[in-house]
Amino acid sequence: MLELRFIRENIELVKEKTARRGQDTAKLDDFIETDQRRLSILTEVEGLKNRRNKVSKEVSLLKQGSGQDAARAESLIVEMRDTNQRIKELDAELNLIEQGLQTLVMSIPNLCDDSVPVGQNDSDNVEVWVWGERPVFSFTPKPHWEIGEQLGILDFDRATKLAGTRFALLKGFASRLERALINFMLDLHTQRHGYTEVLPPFLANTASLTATGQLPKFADDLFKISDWDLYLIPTAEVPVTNIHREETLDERDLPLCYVAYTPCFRSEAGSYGRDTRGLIRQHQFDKVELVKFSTPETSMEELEKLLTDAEEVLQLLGLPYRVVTLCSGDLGFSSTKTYDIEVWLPGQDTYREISSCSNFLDFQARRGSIRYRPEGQKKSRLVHTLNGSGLAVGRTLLAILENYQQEDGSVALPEILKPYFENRF
RNA sequence: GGAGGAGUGCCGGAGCGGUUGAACGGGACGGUCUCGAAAACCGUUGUGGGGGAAACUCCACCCAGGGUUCGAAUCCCUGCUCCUCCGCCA
Repeated sequence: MLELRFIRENIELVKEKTARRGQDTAKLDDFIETDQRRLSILTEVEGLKNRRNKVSKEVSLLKQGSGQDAARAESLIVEMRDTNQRIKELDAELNLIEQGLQTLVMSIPNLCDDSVPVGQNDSDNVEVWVWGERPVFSFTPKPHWEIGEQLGILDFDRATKLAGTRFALLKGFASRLERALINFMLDLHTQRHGYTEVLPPFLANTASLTATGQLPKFADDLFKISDWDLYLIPTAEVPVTNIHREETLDERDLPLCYVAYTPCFRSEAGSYGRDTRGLIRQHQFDKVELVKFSTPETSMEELEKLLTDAEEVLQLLGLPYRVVTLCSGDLGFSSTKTYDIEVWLPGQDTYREISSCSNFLDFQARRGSIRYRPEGQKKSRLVHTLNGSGLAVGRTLLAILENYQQEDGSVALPEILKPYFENRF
């Protein structure tokens, strides 16, 4: 969410940046008018309330007197009945306008950073760098679903029986590998990158999802629990960022860095027919997520570090990847700048997203009222929030299947994971 | 699920319906004192919104949302959260 006053004073900039994302700016056109209307009513109603407060005090004093005073009090009380009627009307109108304004403001995306390339969609994303050597095979590499089904470790048919399409049943080595990857990632980020591990609830309420930006606009992407104010989390970003909602942090504690493993649940509405095979796009997947709270001055630096921390997972696993900067049209709603890490998948002869690292500036912090008190100052400021996958576990697993596949149909294990199999693999 | 109790500022804890944004205590911060520190003393200590160049000023907020009233932290409804007891349960 952007600050109301900021929008008022920078309406052209907001329009231009929203347009850069390829979003319709028509709704912004009547912002100024609505906002002015709001301010004029506000001024009037506050004046009346001021009068009411003063009269109340006067009545209070008059009531202690008698005779003439009592008569004077009576006439003031009568006057206030009318004033109150007017206040009620104005308040009601103000409420209506503010609701509309609120809905509008909540649906304005964050301003994209000036370093973000302008573009329409993912084909305009800009490659930043490429890491690793693509494996060379003496045979035609297979996609992971073929490898997994042949080894009997990925069972999509039975998963469909259990829950429907876009679910997977992992068995034996695959489930063991999934668990090993989670532990490996958590160990790396806690022991070498200094993150604090948390295990949050896997369901979140409306307030939490609103703070991080999934609601109100993207309700269709979520699984809602019927009869409860609860949704399955689409990412650990939601519960972890909300840890400090409505709190004022101490500058000494910043940046706060958390890492969390959670399953993630997404309805994938509107993606019918895309990535229907394999583990790429599931309703449920595991992810290890990195979340940071930083000062405004350091957030861009922290984004670079976050990216490096995520990249190291792939480097240690020996999986080739590239980093791209998302263009304005592909940028998420709440983000000002996002790097995607895309892992190489030889079975599909393509790069696929495996991590997304974003800086949200104070966009989420304002929605969730997450502040910090600068050292030695009394006024608090909004923090900056960031997050990134470190990494999407299911996609890491399938990347290992494809990159480490052998001619005999088996799959080798990355060296770094051997301790997680008691070196008995 | 049933029966009770409670929700006030950073914390503890007051608060007859009327100068209460909120006593008192503690903490924190600034200052005086000191070679330093402690103690003591003085002061400061919320958020959002409006106006103003600024000083400053106005409005709202005592869990949330409604209501009664000229006036509500104080009264009435509804919801939420927490605590205690019973039941059930990993």
